[in-house]
Amino acid sequence: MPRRPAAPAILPARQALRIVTWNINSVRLRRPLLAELVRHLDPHVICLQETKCPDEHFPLEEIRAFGFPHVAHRGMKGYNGVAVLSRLPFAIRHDDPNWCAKNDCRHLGVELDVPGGPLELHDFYVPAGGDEPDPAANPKFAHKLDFLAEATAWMLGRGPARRSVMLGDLNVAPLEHDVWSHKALLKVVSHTPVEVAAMAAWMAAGQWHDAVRHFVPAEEKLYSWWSYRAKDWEAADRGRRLDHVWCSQDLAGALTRQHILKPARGWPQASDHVPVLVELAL
DNA sequence: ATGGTTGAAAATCAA
Repeated sequence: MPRRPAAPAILPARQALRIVTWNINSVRLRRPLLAELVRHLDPHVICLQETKCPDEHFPLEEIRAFGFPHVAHRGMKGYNGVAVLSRLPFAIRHDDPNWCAKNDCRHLGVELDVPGGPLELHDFYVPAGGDEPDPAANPKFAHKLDFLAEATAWMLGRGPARRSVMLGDLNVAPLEHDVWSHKALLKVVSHTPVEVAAMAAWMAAGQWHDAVRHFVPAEEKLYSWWSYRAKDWEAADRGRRLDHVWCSQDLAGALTRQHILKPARGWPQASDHVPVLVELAL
């Protein structure tokens, strides 16, 4: 096995910071793929969603052994769950909102210790919203819209984001070419106009910048998720871009790279989402 | 075309 020396605890001056978001769909089942992710992308920080792991069962020591001594996790039995794995020290933010008063482990905020001062980092797992895009008929869709509205109001109240990164499985594909067929998905949860508008309002509330589309023209197809239900996900290529990385305007000039690790969808026992990397020269 | 697959859990439920 190839070996690489562990990254230093402090990010060296002028080394770009690599941050990954990944809906891992069970952190316990996919621990080996986490090591594979590290081998391919060598990130300093990994933000996970859908860990599906109560805190008392989180595989902490194994993950530390992958080279991530600093770990925060917020999990529950069966569903949801987020985690931040880091080579660099961070402080957990404890006063972020309890979204929709549900205590359902969909958000973890940290202050990352990087050169030039702390970087605020928010890891989100937005409700998927069920199948029927009607909040009156489908409580899950109502929850999704409520969640998006609360997050928007919170960010409006805080003012424009500064020195911040906002990422995660946001479960909305906002642009026409964030889905395989804009027309076919207009009434499919994740791409309905009401969700797209809600996401646009959220982005505008913090004056966030799309750090991935920064590098990829809006006219180009770009996905981070492919359904398990396709016979051949790669041949059909009916994907959606549900996973996002946003940065505050003051960091837009620091963006140096994005990478969506599409081959991860073909790994054995893959998640239906693939890791998304953004690199910032802070 | 309303299917199809996966994970955690043990009823199915959520995605």
